[in-house]
Amino acid sequence: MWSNHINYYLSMRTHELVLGWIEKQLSDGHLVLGGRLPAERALAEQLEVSRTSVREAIRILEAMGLVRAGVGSGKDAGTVVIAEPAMALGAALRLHVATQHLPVADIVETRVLLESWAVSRAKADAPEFGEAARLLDEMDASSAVDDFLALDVAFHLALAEAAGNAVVSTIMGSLREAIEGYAAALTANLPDWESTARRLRSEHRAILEAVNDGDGGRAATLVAAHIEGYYREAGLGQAPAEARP
Amino acid sequence: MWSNHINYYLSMRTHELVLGWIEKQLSDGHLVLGGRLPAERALAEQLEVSRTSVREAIRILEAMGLVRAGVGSGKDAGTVVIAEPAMALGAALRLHVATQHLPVADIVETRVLLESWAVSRAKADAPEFGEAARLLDEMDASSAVDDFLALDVAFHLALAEAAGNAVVSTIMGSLREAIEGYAAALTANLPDWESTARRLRSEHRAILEAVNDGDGGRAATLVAAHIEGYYREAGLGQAPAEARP
DNA sequence: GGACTTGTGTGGTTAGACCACACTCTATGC
DNA sequence: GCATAGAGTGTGGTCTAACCACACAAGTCC
Repeated sequence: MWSNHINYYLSMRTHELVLGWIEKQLSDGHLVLGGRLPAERALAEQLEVSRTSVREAIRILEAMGLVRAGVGSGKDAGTVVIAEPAMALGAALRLHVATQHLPVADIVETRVLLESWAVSRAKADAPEFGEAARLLDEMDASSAVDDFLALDVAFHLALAEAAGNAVVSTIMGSLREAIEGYAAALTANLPDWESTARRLRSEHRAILEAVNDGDGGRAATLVAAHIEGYYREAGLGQAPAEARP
Repeated sequence: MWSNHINYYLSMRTHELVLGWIEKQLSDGHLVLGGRLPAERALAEQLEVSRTSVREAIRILEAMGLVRAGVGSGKDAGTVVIAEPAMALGAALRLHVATQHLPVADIVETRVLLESWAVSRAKADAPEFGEAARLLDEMDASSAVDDFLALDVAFHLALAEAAGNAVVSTIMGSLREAIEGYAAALTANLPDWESTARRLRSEHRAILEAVNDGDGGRAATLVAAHIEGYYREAGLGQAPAEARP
């Protein structure tokens, strides 16, 4: 059509141009959470680029957890703006772990740091702790391993969210997701799941108790020991120091 | 060609299939850092998909900081595996900040947490501190604002890396990048840059001194005050609590 | 021997076509 | 009158085939 009038001298690839346009729409508030992007064909025509380039830009936004593409028409159709950074960051971290650039031990350590900070900083009357208590009751009633683990994820996420810092809870969620595959595979190898589950339950209760006492420091210590103990038992986070660059 | 024999029932999009193949190559060690992916056309033929789908997968990997695509032939040509999660995560965070889903204040708070943890945990004889000291000497000699800020970035990155946790330093880098645009714009508005620079210099020296004394706790306190003070002066991180969801 | 031309392989971009899907409208039959 | 089957419409998903810009390598001319 116009074959590189614009982006040739800027040495900017076409899909980056599209990306820039969309980012501007977001910054300016013309695109808001839950809103829909123009249809791919319409956007391509409007920006005078090919649909391919528009699609590449959308793939990138999708990978970042900023939009979700849905086929068909009506409710879930079209490309809509969402806000799910945790899943996106988690996938990215997972891939970097696969390249052995990010040691699993460092991820576990970071998780301990963030989660213990969250409980030590949160106020005891934060609503998330009520939710956390409810989840513990549910865990007492569930015997299946999968159910237990799903509730465990929700419990720890609730703790992370109690501090009221969206960035910390987002990163927590993505760290967890990045190593979930490793942890789940090893859970099956635990010597005695029942006794482990019993220990985890009591440790969870102790953490919440410390929080309710207003003793953030104790809560942080308990959380750190809880997480480190679990991964140690599962055989994770033992990467030798010489494996690092 | 074969129009959805495979991924129809798996409800998996074609580019995700490509993504999965590449991730497996990474996990299995068939693709290593610095290695090159097969050419797009070759990969498309090998996986029996269109080049379009291969390209969408590569765009995603590029957005995650896992590969870099280069045209031409020879040295920098082809799609090579890299490991630059910081830039990629930074871009993602920046976009989420644009949607106002991640408050700038939370990013600053997280940065304070990670960086103060890093200096408190690092050993005083970590080589990164030597590099940090060298950077400070360079800062003393530089008067231009841009040079000063670039060295400042390098200094703080060196502090973050001193703890030896790749995940923490990566996240630190991306947090910094996500708000760099905001901070840079406000720097020009500082009442008196010269006096600010003088203060920053002395605070930097004090931090390194605490580290050298082996007093990680004091270093952490100083780092926290240093960062918070800077952003407060620049007018960032003041988001009111009611702005949060 | 040096400067030029050609060849080759890479990613970058485009146009146009078709598919699967989910909804909406409209005729059809009772 | 109303319920249902069918056509219509708009969405993203995929594919093909072609061309461009680039960077290097090898041959070619002077």
